[in-house]
Amino acid sequence: MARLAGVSRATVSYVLNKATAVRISEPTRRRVHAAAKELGYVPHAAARSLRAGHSRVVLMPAPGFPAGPLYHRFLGDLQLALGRLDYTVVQYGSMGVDGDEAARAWAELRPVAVLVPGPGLGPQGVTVLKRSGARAVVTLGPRPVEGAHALLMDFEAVGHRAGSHLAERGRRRVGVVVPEEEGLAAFSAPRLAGVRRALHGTGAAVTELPLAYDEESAARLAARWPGLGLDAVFAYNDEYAMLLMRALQDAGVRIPADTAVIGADDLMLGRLLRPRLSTVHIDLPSGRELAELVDRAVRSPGTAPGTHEVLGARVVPRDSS
Amino acid sequence: MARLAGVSRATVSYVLNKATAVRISEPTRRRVHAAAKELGYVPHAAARSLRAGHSRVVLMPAPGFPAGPLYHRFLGDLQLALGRLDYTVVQYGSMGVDGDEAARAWAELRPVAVLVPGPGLGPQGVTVLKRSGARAVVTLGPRPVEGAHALLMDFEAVGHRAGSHLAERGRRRVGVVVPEEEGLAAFSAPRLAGVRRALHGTGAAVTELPLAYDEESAARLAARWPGLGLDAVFAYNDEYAMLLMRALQDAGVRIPADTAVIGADDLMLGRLLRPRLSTVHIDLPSGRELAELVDRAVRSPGTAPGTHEVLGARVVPRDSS
DNA sequence: TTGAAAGCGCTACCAG
DNA sequence: CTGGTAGCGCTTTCAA
Repeated sequence: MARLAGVSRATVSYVLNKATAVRISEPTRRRVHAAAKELGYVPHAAARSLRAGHSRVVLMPAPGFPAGPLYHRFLGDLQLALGRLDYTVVQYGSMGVDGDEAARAWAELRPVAVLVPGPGLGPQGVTVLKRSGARAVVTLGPRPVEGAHALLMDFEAVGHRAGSHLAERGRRRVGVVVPEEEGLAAFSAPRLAGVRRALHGTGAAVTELPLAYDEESAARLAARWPGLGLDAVFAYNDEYAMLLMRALQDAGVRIPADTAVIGADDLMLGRLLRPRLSTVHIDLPSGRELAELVDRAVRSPGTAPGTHEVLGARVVPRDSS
Repeated sequence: MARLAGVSRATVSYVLNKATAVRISEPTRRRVHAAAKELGYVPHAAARSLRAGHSRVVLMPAPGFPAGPLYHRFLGDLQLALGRLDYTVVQYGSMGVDGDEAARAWAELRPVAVLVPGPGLGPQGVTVLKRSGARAVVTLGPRPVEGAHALLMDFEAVGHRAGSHLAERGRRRVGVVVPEEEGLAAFSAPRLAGVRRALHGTGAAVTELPLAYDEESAARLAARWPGLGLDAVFAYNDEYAMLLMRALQDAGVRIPADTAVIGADDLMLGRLLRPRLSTVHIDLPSGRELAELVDRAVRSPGTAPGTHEVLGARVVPRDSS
């Protein structure tokens, strides 16, 4: 490349990186740019970061659980915000392998920061990543992990809000939907626990309701409904809530008269049902905030990792409860 | 690393890559493995692919348009399948930049293959990628691109199926929802065209209906409904269909008596509405198939890029039409 | 069976 | 102002 522009490789590097320390003559500059354009020259990221000793890659393993629209919007924001700070966000598909084992694969890319959604990463994995040069490891999940910054998504609070709401409405026999789908346990368990805590000491009873995300499973559950004797149900999220609510209505259960239903996530679609679905609205941290946290952590890696409570949860009462 | 195991770097390389060409004594082997574990040694992917001259990275730019659950399932499959073939799938967040410009950024990573969802990549971009060493460039979109393998997602056919279905049902004044959201035009335009083609010569009229994905916009459209005089509507996809159908029902329009509604994508949620939503089911290619296509293309890069028709579309009539 | 050394593409220092 | 050059971590050929 340099040869064809008639200059040395160093000069090329200077020109393309707009190095300020050295001044390159305008004609040379032009020749370099022209040659680059003509050859379709593109710098080699691997070589660059090898030389530099660090990269600007922020690695985000793709979540191993079925993620909803909420998560995808958040992800988009985050990518945009990190992009503005000149990081390159890379989503790495490492499905099927568990965290600490996967961490090794992630470390091969020598990312400057790693954002791990969900549980699954242990202290071991954090160590591997840090040793490989990651200047920030951030977990987004229900529990903090030794050595990593934690964005604590307190799903227990989501359940707690839902439980309190139902109790306030005078409901005493509360069902809690627990998805049967793989990988959702880490999210459903705290929600269930939250409901239990909210109802503890009120004399209300909590019943666990396993449910797969298909009509048949919902119909089966609805058929058992009279025997269950429940006057309320917290349905994990809006999608399960919509599924269950429909099945209940088809089985002749009146909502909210016989049974109150509340979901979570505040999806637009829940507003379209009749009755309109009550829900727990969840405020994820904004992509911008997370991006800034990452940036701070990268710039001053000495700082002790902090734990931030980042989930706002509030009930949006509508007509189904 | 090598020093601490008491052997040379070459030996380390042999052991960790299980090189078959040379035989390493068992004790040495063990020493290397032990040292690697103790130091938490992880090979440096950049250095490796720099030396090798190529990588096993399959790059997939994150789509610049709001992607639905359909796409995310497909993506998961694909990652799994490519992972099995020992490729590393990397999703690159390059939102906001247009294809040919972004291609340059993608090329910096020297991926062995690039899968580009949606339109936006032109022949220029393909050239850049190929010159940078990509052995396969595959587009997943409405039109083929010069020089790239194309998986042709024929959304025109989706519209055509919907249009034919409505015509068969005797509908003559058909509305077609066109989302106002950014980036969806490339998908909605062919669907609209498909409806037009299906209805051409039947004497039926087609009306374009811009709609944003929120309740207010839907309510405004529903309020104009009587004046529009439509007896059917194809609502771009199930989500817009659900939104519009609810607004129409609230405005007193009977479905399907006054107006038939059909969506697309066959989301489970559509089945939960009353009346149950008719839809056009779309068969995406399986992740496994795409993975194999990529693998073939990588292994024999001489082959002329092919164009494959990969979208099965069929009407699933339910109660809303 | 192991070690020494070259070189992948790039940047940063230092000499011209 | 520009060019030569060392060296990032790794693999691979050649020699010992």
